[in-house]
Amino acid sequence: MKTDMIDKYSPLPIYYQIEEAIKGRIEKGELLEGEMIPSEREYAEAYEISRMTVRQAITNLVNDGYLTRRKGKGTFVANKKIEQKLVGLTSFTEDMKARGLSPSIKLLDYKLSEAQGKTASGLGIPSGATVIEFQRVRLADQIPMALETTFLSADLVRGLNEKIVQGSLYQYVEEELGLSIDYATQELEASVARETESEILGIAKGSPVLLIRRYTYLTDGRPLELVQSIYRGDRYKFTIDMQRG
Amino acid sequence: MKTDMIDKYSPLPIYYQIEEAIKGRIEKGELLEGEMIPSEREYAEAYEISRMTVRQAITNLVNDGYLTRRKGKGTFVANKKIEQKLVGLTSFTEDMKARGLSPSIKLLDYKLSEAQGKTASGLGIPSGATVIEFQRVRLADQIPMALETTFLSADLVRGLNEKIVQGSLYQYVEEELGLSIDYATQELEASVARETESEILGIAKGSPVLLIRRYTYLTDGRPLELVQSIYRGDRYKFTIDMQRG
DNA sequence: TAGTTCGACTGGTATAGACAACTAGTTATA
DNA sequence: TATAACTAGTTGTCTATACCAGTCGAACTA
Repeated sequence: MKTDMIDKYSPLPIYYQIEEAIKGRIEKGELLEGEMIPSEREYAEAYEISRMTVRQAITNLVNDGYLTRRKGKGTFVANKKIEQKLVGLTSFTEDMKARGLSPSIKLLDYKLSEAQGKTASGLGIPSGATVIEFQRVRLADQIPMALETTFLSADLVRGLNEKIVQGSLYQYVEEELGLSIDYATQELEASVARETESEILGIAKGSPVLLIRRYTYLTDGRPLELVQSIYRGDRYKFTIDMQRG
Repeated sequence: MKTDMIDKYSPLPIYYQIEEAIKGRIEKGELLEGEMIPSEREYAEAYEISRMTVRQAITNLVNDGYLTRRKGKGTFVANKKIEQKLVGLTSFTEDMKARGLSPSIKLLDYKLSEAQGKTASGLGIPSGATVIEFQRVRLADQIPMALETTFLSADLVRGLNEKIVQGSLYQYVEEELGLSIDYATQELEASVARETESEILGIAKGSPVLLIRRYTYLTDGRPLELVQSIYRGDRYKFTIDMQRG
């Protein structure tokens, strides 16, 4: 009797039994990272159940981050996490280098827009004021790791343009504008990838992601920027070191 | 023409159109927190589509944290987040009080077990060594907020028992055992609620959660405890304040 | 009155099948 | 040879239906 046999008359749902069977094979190392698992139709036939039931099991495992689906190709075992330290104002670039990965960044979008709601209040400007907004993807070894959207008050960083953003923003702010960066606050929450994010990051819609909002402030207390980052939950964890206060 | 009308011949999937329609009604405030939304059968009839298609839309919104389902009762608009500060070694209790909520804690389980893998290496003890393991639920105003599992090396905290755990563990460690707590490291990652966790926390299986592992160390460098917490993603976000290094 | 049963509602599980959309390799064609 | 068409595989979307399992209140019963 095979241990991963399913029992149609068990009180446990069939889709759940299949979930556990697949999860077990992954944890036992029978299915390796990146490997393609049997197709939905194959499972349906093998266990003599409906393909929709198999889909339910696989959908759950995709949502749990165990598997990823690729239309027309198949379903694959997902990657494990790598770790990112979050101590002080560390940068993605430094973190990736310390890990032996080659970091890069790609500007997706740069535009002027009107501040609204959270963005306006976060930057301490009236709703409707002009903000500079740009979106970047951070990559490590060419693999997309995070999607970053930055908002800056256009009034505060006059003269900023697309080229500068692709260079060193903080250097420009401190040396050219004579502003002094003081501290930052980060908000961290667990979320799930939405449509656009999942496409850009190459993960499944609904995958767990870390949503981080960073507010950076100047020494005079004025907010400088608001950065919202979406980090892939399948690739990252953050660590925080704390001394007892 | 109603704006939330769905179009069967649109290139966008029907389930997606329904998702957006429901999400829109929530964001516009037409559906309030905790309110019950129309039943799956009602949607199916209203839009003249299959109930399974409606289910697919609602399942996605449940996974995205917009809705929660209760068998036999209905589907409800989920709650928004509240915020938790994570500065230094803050405690859940203090955080909740500062927020005007009444914190409490419930011991679910207390037992001796054998350290394995991550637990053993995290506590710096050999695999198979005895550890004290206990599980607690943290509540705010009687609502379960987090599930905490703690591991302590049995060798290090001799004399510890269930009663002490329900009192002040750190006080016992420092005053009775003469050990001095130094610092802690936290790992934070986005995940999804598994079966047991979702039941205890009263959230849907697959909901986003924050998984936090805290390693506490003594001044002599020995690891004292390993605490794994699962925080509800629908109720929490964490904030980290950082001074520039 | 107190307790039980029943019915009508809710979401949960499962079926069998259909067609669309996408991928990749093979085969036929200009 | 290069291109186009075909084919067999994959996941994606959707249908129409069936029955199970909780919930809750109304109607019935002791």
